[in-house]
Amino acid sequence: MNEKEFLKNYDIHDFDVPLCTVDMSIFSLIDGELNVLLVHRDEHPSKGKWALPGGFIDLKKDKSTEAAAHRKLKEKTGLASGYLEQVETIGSPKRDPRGWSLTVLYYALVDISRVKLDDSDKPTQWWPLSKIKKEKLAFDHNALIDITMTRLHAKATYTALPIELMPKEFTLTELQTVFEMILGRSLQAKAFRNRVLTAGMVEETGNSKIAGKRPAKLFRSTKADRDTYFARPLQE
Amino acid sequence: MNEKEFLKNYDIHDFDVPLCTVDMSIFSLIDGELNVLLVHRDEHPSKGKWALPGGFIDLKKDKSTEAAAHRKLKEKTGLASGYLEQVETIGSPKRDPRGWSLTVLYYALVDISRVKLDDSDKPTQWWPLSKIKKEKLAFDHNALIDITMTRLHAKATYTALPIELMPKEFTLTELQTVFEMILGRSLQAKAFRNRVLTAGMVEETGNSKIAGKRPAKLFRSTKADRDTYFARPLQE
DNA sequence: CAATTAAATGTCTCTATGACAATATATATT
DNA sequence: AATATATATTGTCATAGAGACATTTAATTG
Repeated sequence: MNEKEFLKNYDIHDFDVPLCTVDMSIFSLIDGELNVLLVHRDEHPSKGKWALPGGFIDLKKDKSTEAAAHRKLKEKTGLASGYLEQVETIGSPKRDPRGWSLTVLYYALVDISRVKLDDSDKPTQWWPLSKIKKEKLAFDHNALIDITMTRLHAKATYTALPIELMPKEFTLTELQTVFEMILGRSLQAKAFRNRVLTAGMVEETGNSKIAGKRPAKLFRSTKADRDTYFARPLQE
Repeated sequence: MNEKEFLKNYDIHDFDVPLCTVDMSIFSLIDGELNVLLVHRDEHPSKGKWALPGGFIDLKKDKSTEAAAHRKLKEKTGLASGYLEQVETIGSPKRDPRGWSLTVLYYALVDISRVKLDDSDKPTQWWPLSKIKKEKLAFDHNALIDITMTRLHAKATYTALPIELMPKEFTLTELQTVFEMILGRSLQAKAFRNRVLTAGMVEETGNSKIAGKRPAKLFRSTKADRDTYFARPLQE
């Protein structure tokens, strides 16, 4: 039997295969807090619970796993671009009542001012992390968010990735606050500014922002941040 | 319809699902060179080509994706433990002629002296990386190995992970050589030794090895290496 | 016993981070 | 208008780990 004949006889439906999905933690910054986009499930299983956006790979549309993730990001937020990264694939027989299931977990960081929520399909809502912690989400999605947070935390110690959450113009104090939020501890202003500036990850826009007292200079991302690493990670 | 009824009617065979596999790059150190374990394919597709060990998830046996990887490692090398890490999940409609397929890629680092190859199933062989580069492997497995090498390279700049490749006792010069091989460049002996020693990743065994000239002290892993990070990554 | 060679260490420079003090620039208050 | 106040921003110093390179140590070989 040659390969052509083999393929003709091959039918995946003859085998026991796992359920296979793509799920995504989409992070944004709203009122100084990290938010994650959740979708309300109006069908079984986990009906009535909130879940991460995601679902099955579309074998016709999706050209890759990442493309599937980009499609879902686009569907929910309207964003065709944006930072997207694969975190991990989690699979087990218990995480979905339908049977052995596996999900490829991604996360995205978006600038909330560019998002246009599409609520037409299913109710979609931004949830602050603090509120999520008290909520029992669908499937193992609480755990998935925890895994993503661990990754984001790690990344914030050696890259400037959190810049992706910022609007076009932002002050360094604002950026520092976001890092502090993700890291769960306070940072030294001088060290933080040196770090970000000498690495060339941000540049002044020339504008400034008067938030009350002394005006703060506004910066923009240089877009070097996605793949530029700090010379050294944060200590501790 | 309640969830119980829903699940009763649910049949995954009703849907178009991707092929789902686990593949693994198993690295070892043989005659001072990095080797990867390959399996000869005696069935379609990619019949006659060499491939990474891997295959379908066993929905009955495997309790998780990682358990599936551990099972395959055990089957091929006899090793029940050992360093194992998920790299990435790669999926696309083109990588397998049978259709949309997705593989969860793992890699393992093993001490060759502990391995007992099981050749009974399919012909299994260690291939030096240099030889693999000239060979057209099954599916996209050349690319999978490249992806793994990139990860291993990165890890070697900020962790002592390559220690997992070493035998029980080894000299620091030998260890340095392994790092140099993975990184593709030479390192400063003094800096390398300071790094590894101050981080507490290795400890003297008290023995020494006479390889010709001045005897070299032998060290063992303190097993802190798996999750201990160097204070700073290597420069450049 | 000198030459040789690999192992191991000494010493110096450099640089990014951390700690903390000091200064700058706006508004609010008197 | 001068002062208080709060946030933004910078100055200065200590520390530690990495890189560079020279030097010493301990074995074998002739």
